[in-house]
Amino acid sequence: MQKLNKKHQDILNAAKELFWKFGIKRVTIEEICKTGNVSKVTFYKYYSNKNDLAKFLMSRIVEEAVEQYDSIMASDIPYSEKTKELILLKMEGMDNVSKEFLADLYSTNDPELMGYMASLAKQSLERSVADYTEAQKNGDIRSDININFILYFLGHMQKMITDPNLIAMYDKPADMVSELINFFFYGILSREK
Amino acid sequence: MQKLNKKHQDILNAAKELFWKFGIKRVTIEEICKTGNVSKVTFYKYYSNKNDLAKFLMSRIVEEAVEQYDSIMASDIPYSEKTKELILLKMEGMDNVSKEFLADLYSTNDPELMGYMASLAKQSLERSVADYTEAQKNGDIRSDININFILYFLGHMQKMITDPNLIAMYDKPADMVSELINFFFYGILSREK
DNA sequence: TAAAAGTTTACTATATTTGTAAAATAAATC
DNA sequence: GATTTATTTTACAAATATAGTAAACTTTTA
Repeated sequence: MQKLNKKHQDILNAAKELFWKFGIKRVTIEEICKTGNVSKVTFYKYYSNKNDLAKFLMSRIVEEAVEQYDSIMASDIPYSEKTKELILLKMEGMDNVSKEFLADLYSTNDPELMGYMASLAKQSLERSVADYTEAQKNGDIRSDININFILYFLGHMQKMITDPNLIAMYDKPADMVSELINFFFYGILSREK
Repeated sequence: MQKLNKKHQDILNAAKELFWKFGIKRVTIEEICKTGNVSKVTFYKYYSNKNDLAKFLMSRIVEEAVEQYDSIMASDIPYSEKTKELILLKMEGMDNVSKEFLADLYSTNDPELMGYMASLAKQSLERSVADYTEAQKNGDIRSDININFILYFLGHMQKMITDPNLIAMYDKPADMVSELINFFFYGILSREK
């Protein structure tokens, strides 16, 4: 994926952070600029308005996620490792596009974009369900748990992992990640009881 | 706690829903009115502006949570049941005041309110930490889990439990709640392996 | 150091939001 | 069923916020 100009990337990062939380319409261009430490004039060098930016951001997210997914699947690591990597991918990728963001994006009524999004979402969901159903069949995952719940929960882990409040509880971010993964696999109960 | 006029309560519910998600400044009075099916004129019958409403909402939330907490603690049920009840309380109560809401509320710089909030938050946190540390000492909870992580995670369960997307995955909401609680205690792994 | 990229300030034009008034409906009460 | 009382609708003026552009200034980079 093409690397962007630094300031351009700053805008994109700021927009993502804000759009994810609040959707598009509740965020102003000036707010994006302030958050990204970019002047308004620079903003207008790259985009002619907010929706422009939103659409470009969306296409980037999707591109990125697909690239990563393919790279994990193509790699030659054992299945269990692949699962772990995919979990981490889900934590960072496009499963986490916020509801508000999508709602606002859809309300722009760009039919091309909407079709594109719908097909991608469907594809990715089906693939994940298949993966976890397989793991359940193999006895790796409790048989009494709803696969859709797992997918849903993974969506939430992203929010946690990027939350400064949670990060602050640990010496190293890695400790936090391993706590989350352990929790995901084992819950909170002691095993020897 | 005093029961409010129906329309008044509608305003409050709508405001809570929106403030929780977006904070105060990103929500308009008209939006609150639409969400609550209340006319703007009625709104101004009860509040003179948005901050007024926000402050009143906050005081209500706190009052409510304290009442419930006290009632659970005073009840004569076994400890394990109490824990479960407290978990459910946490899912609904003031631990879930959104970050955005608090940030906006604090930015109104009402010193009286701020002091009140700070002391309550501290009190409630200390109490919870004590409860879970106790459970850990008794061997009910894995000794290698960070208590603060548990508190943090409980905060997130509320968002899930009120999310229509998650609710839609189950026949009855109760199924969803029990799935969440099971997950909280056991994680996703099969126990017999 | 000259060109390119970015910022600051300032401003106009829109768009949004607030808050109120008056007339029209609906609900509750007597 | 007439009459308060509560609520909504419509409409609007005033205030506030946001968008977008221009020009002068500063920083970065080649």
